[in-house]
Amino acid sequence: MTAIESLAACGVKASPQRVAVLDYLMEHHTHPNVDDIYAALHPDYPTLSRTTVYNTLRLLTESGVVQTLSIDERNAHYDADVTLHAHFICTACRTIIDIPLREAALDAMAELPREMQVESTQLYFRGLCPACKCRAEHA
Amino acid sequence: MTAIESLAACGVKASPQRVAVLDYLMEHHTHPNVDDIYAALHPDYPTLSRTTVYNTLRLLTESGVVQTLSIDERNAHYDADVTLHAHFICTACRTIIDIPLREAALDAMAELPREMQVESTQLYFRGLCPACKCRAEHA
DNA sequence: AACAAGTTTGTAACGATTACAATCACTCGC
DNA sequence: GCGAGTGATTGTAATCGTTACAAACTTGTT
Ligand SMILES: [Mn+2]
Ligand SMILES: [Mn+2]
Ligand SMILES: [Zn+2]
Ligand SMILES: [Zn+2]
Repeated sequence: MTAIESLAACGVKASPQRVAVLDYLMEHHTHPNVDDIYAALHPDYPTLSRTTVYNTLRLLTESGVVQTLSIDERNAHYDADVTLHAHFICTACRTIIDIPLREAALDAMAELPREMQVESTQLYFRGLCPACKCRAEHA
Repeated sequence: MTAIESLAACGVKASPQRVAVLDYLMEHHTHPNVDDIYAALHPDYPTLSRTTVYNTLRLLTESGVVQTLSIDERNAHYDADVTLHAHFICTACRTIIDIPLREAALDAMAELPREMQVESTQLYFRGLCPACKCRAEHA
């Protein structure tokens, strides 16, 4: 599924900027923040504005093509993978890592009252990544 | 367990302000934000500063007496219940509700690489609470 | 009383995000 | 092709939660 197809599939009008942002997210699984995306695209789109990156990411999130992660209290991070998976953030180097989930377990785990309508689920882990853990142990 | 005891138990020196903040959190399970806490305590502690509320909550979080929730992208919310449970936020009225978890299921659910050291886990749900869901259906 | 260490306070700075108004790009009827 | 209309983009200014900082205050000690 290409970026243009994804946009069409959920009724978002394509524009060079929107395609560029979504393309970037689909090709980089690094959970970038707005500045990462802006810095990466700016060389190729010299007139691109940070505001457009913000607006586009909001639009894509509302359309369900992208998810916004609130795992990092400093700023939002974005992910074009909207299938169920968890995230781990390293409190030392701030890297965000995907954690696969055993799908069935989620229902077994949470006792959600039937009358509430869940629209999204996010599972976050915080701690030290292997590299930073190792570095900490040698200090 | 009283607020003063909790502070002592994890080596945080007590002060009237710290006790007041922790007391408030232990008595109100509403997941308040900084302004909620400040507004609630200010009548009784007229010299209390917002900065002190911020500082205290950071200290309490670092000491493990309190957890900081990043479920609401607008601002941090705080919870004196640090036992494992999930949170649901209503995207309409912003209420945060506790969701009990079946403890054992967490390990079964996430495939965490053994080399990473998890320090905290947060499971967030977003959607419409019963009241707002009902209101939405009648509109 | 003088001092040291730690805490609180008020204000200023910071930084991420949003609001807004002007400009731009594209489509459609002429 | 041409101009109006619609929506997208841009740059700047404003907002707002949070943090930095330095001065004033507390508390305990000599
Ligand atoms: Mn991911
Ligand atoms: Mn809670
Ligand atoms: Zn790391
Ligand atoms: Zn609600």
